[in-house]
Amino acid sequence: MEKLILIDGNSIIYRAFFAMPPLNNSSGLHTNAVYGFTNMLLRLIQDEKPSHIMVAFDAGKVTFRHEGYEDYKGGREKTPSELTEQFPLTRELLDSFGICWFEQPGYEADDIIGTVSKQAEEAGKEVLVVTGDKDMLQVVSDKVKVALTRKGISEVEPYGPQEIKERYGLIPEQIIDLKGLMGDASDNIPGVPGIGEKTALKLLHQFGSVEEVLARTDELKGKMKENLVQHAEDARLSKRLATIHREVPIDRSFDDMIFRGLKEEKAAPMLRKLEFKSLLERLAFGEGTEASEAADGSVELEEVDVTVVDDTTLTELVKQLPKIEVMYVESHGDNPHQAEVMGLILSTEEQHFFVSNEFLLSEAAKPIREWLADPQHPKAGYDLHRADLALYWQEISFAGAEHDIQLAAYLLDPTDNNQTISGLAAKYKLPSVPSDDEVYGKGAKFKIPDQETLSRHLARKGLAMLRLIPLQKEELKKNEMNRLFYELEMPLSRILADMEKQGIAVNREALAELGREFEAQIEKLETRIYELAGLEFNLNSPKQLGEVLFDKLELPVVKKTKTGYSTDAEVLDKLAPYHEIVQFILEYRQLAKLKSTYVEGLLKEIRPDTGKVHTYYRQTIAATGRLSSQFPNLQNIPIRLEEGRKIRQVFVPSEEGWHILAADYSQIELRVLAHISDDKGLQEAFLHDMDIHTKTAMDVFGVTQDQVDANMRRSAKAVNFGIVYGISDYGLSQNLHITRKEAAHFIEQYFEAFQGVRRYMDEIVQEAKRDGYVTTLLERRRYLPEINASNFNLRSFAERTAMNTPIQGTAADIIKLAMVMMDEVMRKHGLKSRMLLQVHDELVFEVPPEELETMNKLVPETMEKALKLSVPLKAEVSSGINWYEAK
DNA sequence: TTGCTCACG
DNA sequence: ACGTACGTGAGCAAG
Repeated sequence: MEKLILIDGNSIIYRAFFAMPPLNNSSGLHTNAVYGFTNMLLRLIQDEKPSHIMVAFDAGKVTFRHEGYEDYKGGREKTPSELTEQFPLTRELLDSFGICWFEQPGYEADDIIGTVSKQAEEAGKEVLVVTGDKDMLQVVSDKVKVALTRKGISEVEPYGPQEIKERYGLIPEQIIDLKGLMGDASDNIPGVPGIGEKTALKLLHQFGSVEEVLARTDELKGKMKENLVQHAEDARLSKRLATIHREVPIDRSFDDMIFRGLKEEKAAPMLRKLEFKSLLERLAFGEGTEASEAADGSVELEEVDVTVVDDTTLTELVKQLPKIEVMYVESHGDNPHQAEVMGLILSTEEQHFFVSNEFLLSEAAKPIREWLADPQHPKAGYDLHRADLALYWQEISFAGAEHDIQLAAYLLDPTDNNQTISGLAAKYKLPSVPSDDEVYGKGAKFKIPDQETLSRHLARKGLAMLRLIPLQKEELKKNEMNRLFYELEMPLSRILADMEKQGIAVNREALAELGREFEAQIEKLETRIYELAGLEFNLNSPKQLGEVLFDKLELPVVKKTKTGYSTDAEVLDKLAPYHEIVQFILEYRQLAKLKSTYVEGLLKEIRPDTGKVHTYYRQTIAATGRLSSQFPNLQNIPIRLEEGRKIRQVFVPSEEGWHILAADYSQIELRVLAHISDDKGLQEAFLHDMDIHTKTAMDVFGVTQDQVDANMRRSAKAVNFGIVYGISDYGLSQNLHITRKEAAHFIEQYFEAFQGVRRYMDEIVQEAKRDGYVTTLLERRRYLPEINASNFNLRSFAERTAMNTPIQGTAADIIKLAMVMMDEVMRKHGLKSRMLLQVHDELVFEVPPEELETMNKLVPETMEKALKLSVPLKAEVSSGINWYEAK
């Protein structure tokens, strides 16, 4: 069937402008909105494959709507000139793409789209309308879908009649009634005072239309009735204003809207003028790329040769083994401890060798396994950490990792969200590598392909890796990251794998018993809650819980989420005085979390063969340089509340009579801040090893140590947290439940007392604006492209990130250094103790009794000398028969 | 798959 | 136009 895409040009460009960071070409032309628009357009073309496209624009300032209502769209901010200049550019771009656009004085883009969609529907075409304006939902029908933009313009959410029904409980035509009642501040449409979306929907569900509501106000009561009677005319007017006019005179035919694909000779010069290099690349209009891509996005791939290793070709490989430059183990499954190895590729400049897992495990492949296990054979490849683990569980050793492409890519840009070989190949403009999803299918569709397809895919990866390595080496050097990469992250990668293979023992019976205790309490709470509510419902459903609390029990609504009432702990705390049910719900939540996540979740992760849990530390996820932990996450085991803290009792030594030893850094982030800000007061406090929150309270409130009460210390502690996070008065006010003004006052007092910190915060933001990135003490780098955004939120977020990342990231650098040093020192002393876990500022070991004394000294000493700062680092150690007791 | 909630540093 | 403290992962409900 023919498919027509109708785009509200004004709406999309407007949104793109605010969603995208500023961008201009070398002649100073602002291009961010055009860029966002073009990106979306190309994505739509690729995904929807339309036969027809038209883009509608608003023309002129005054429309027929102003005739009935002069204030229509009154009170709007003037459009910034940076945006205005991008409208003609967009039209020019559409011309160069051969895409039809249209505007009609006196009408808005809405009306044009309404008219064309109606005509198209009548002509039997399928229509997709793309806009950011919810009003448009009124034109939805079986044939016409409306895609609303979300999160700026990066995503769209398609609405058909069904989706509108689900979201609002209305038919599309009723959208105008909704608007009539609630109005629209952005268009200065008044609506009825006191009626928002919630009430409007309730009324429409009862009466069906604005007219019907107004005719039957006698069935209503109270303030709402008064408002409806008094503002009846406003409601009628608002409904008229919101109604899309579907009979606009339009001098374009469907034939004008036919889309025939991009023509390089027309589109490319325009894209070059705008300097949209990435789009030119994507469309393969430029030259120099070895793979050619057609305008519809399909890619023609280069051929690769690959030698499948079997009994006859093995000798050929064995001869080449010393010359292998890159390797890659393909495995399937998220958890590398349970991943299924699909095959191995070993590449030289001349040749790619594919080794199936079956062959790798066979007797004949012994030389390959020996090569993998030999640390004297240095290896480069992609995600060697995962390879190590996947091979380990099928009893193949791995050693000698020297350059991990994934890890290098992470250091070069930790926030790059496509650190796959395929993504990196595209980023560096190498011959393209199809994505794994394309080759294997994703989700339920995943399938291991035939050997030829698999080996060819892996050979392409091999080729890309060969090319990537020298490029990365050069960039690492340029960024002064050689030490960080070769002396910290690469060695750490092997240490993490060792810790993960070791795992930590879990007392299954004790855990199950805890689960039974939680369950008994949960059952009691459930009974009590259902009694108080007067009905049984799914307590785990925020939606149902919201209905019980706010509709049935009519508790005051404190906060809303996108989809309904918020019922989070903060809200429940506020509701506690109103109804005793609330306290029980809070307790239920706490215990339900413990049972499902920490008892049942953990039980599932215990490996039957080892009786341990083997977490997987991901070294390439966190933007700040921290590790993350999965399957299970052992970095968020409860500690703050006693009930949850008990979970730690089940983490035990794996050998009889051994001890669990835990050591954590004291105030590492504030110590790092004292160092990098060079704030004398803060440094002084740590040199004397003072209680930092008390010291902060003294300076902020201008009192002596004796005068600091618990409340002052608590506030000071919150301020210290805030400082580390990149403080905002709003954030602090939320945390301390004080007004924004009071929070701002606190912050000002803090900065008066710690002027070095103020200077640091100012300078780091300036640095980020100048360089586009911030760094840690070890030159770990994080780019902040939104630091110069005109959008306040985006910019503010980037500014707070600029303040926080060097602090959090340097702390991460330090504990990573400590881990590498600990590993080395334990080897040197020939200790049997084992490092098991890292929890951001804490290291956990299991220690035989005869080494306890040694480790009690060695661990904190090593941690404290990991990096020399202008203030001492302090680590506190403790041990016990399980993790709980090591406190 | 997305959104909510909540566990940790 | 839009909503916030920084950084994560997991379980559950519901689309």
